[in-house]
This record gives sequence, structure tokens and C-alpha cells, in this order.
Amino acid sequence: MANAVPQRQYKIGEVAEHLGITARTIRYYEERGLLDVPSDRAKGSHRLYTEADIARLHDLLQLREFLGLTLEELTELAEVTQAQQCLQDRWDTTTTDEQRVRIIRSAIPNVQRQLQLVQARQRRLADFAQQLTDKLDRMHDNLRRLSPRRGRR
Amino acid sequence: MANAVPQRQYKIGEVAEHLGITARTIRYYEERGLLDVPSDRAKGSHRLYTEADIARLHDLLQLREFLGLTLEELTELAEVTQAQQCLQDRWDTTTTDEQRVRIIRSAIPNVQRQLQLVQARQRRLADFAQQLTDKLDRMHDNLRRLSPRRGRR
DNA sequence: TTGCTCCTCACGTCACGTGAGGTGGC
DNA sequence: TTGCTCCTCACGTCACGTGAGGTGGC
Repeated sequence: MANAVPQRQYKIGEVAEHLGITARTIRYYEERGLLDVPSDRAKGSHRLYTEADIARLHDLLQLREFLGLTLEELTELAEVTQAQQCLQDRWDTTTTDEQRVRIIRSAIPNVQRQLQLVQARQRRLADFAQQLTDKLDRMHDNLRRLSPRRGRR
Repeated sequence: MANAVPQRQYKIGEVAEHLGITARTIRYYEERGLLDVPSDRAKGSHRLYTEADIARLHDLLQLREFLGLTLEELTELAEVTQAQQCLQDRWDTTTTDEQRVRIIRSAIPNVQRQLQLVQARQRRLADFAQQLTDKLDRMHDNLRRLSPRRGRR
């Protein structure tokens, strides 16, 4: 069924542009083991990516950007995303229900952890926004105190 | 009046520990021109920081951390914080009301810009949190579909 | 065949980390 | 005097940026 749809593949430049990064970054992530490299790619031949590969890389980039992680921390935190294949890819055709259940069960706590970290970040950002708002208020107060409106007094 | 309170000064190690960074970072920021260095410091003598210096550095660190700026972008965005001296320091004794008004007026749009950037970041983070929540929901749905509860059927 | 994008080195850069060797205040 | 923290080089590292020189598919 899903077999009938041949997957479109994307070149590294297309992926990079779509994600707003450079090809160098993608190659570097591969070098660091963050991207699973197809074992059959001949040295020197073009890299090709599926939509699932792109989605995974997109997740990695968001985690790194919003949480400010090193690539090492990212590697740990993202092992889940391996199992995120479950959402696409060859998941449909090559896995038994039992395997799927096991994969999802092991992936859930990891996504929960990511969500917790993001939520902690949200709280800290909200604090910072409040600090800036307070500062603006104080500045306006000071202005009012220092330059009383003409016509008053 | 404010003269009567001699300001406590802090050494670089104290400042670093308080802000959760290293002394190297502080020296590097000074080198890059992000921190105003007192012109009278003899080469080789200890760096000393006031509470106002520490507050300014704290602001810089938050802007960098939450917005993911380069030090060059940070330099631009933070020129305001120079004028933030207005909140402490020698502001009380060496400035006329007219000067204060001018300083505050020029600083306000800059703080507003910082706040806008932080709010934009908050929206993107909220989107990301939502993506993770959706993903978790889908995973739970899939589990229910794949492993129907015993006793049913 | 001509462009274009891709490839693999490999050196450069930014924002620090990490000693080496030495000086200065409680 | 002994520790402790500070100082100034200066080289190392992480996460890429940026060519150099060459190969491969429309």
C-alpha cells in the first residue's frame, strides 16, 4: 500500500535552504553521528534525504536553538528521535505491531523530557520579558517625575 | 546623600560565580568592548566591579542566552544598557535633570526593541512546545490503536 | 559540452576553555 | 611567609564558515 508511493529524495542544498542552514552544518552533524547515514552511499556520491530525515533534522535544530544545547547534549536528548521514524518512513511496511508498541513506549519518556525542558525555558523567558517590562515602566515613571507637564505645577 | 554610601566592589571571580560564567568570559567581553573598562586600571591590577556593572553584564548574558545572538549583534542591541546606568551608580550625583531626561528618552526605544525580540522568541517557543505536545498525543493514540486493552475485543 | 550542485580536504573564525608562569593583597 | 585569587600570554576546542580543486547528473 504505502509501497506504491516512491519517496521523493532531496539533495543536501535543498534541505539546507529549506531549513535555513548550510550544507556544511548537515555534513558536520553527520560527522558527529547525529544523522544516520545510509550505509550504502558510495564515497563521493551525492547525499539524499527523505522527508522523514528532514523532519528529524528539523527537530534537532529546534532543540538546539531553543535549549542552547551542545551537540553532545543534543545527541543524548535526541536518541528518541531515532524512534520517531515511527511517524513515517519504512515504519508502515517493515514493522510488526508488537515492535511498534515497544518503540513508541520507549520513545514517550524522551519526548516528555524534551517538553519539560522546553517548558522550563518558557518560564525563564517569561521572567526575562517581565524584567524588561518592569524596566520600561520604571523608565517612564522617571520621565514623568523629571519632566512634569507644562501647564501644571 | 548617595555619596555617604561607599560602593562595594567585587572581584572578577565573585562576579563570575554569581553569574554562573567564568572569569575568561568576562575578560573576553571586555576585550570585545561590551564592558566599559575603567580607564585608570593599571595593567596587571585586579578588575573591580560595582553592582551596576554586574547588573549590566547580567542583562547582556540574558539577551545573548535567550535570543541566541552573536557578540557583535549583542553589542548593537545593548548600547542602551549603557544608559541603564541611570538606574544606579553615579547617576544620582553627577547628572542634571535635563541630562537624565535625554538619556532615558534615548534608551526607551532600545529596551522596547529588546522586549519585542523576546516576545517574538516566546511565540516561537510556544509553537515548539505545541509541536511536542501534539507529537506526544499522536504517540499515545498510536499506542491505544496498536495495543487494545485486554478484556475487550 | 556547458553550468550547476555536489564531493572531500583543510585552513579560518568565533566564543570561549585551559593551562603556564608570574604578581599582589588578606 | 603561606595560600589564595588575580594577572597576562597563548595554545586548544567546539561548531561551524569558507575557499580550493575535482567529479557527476540534467
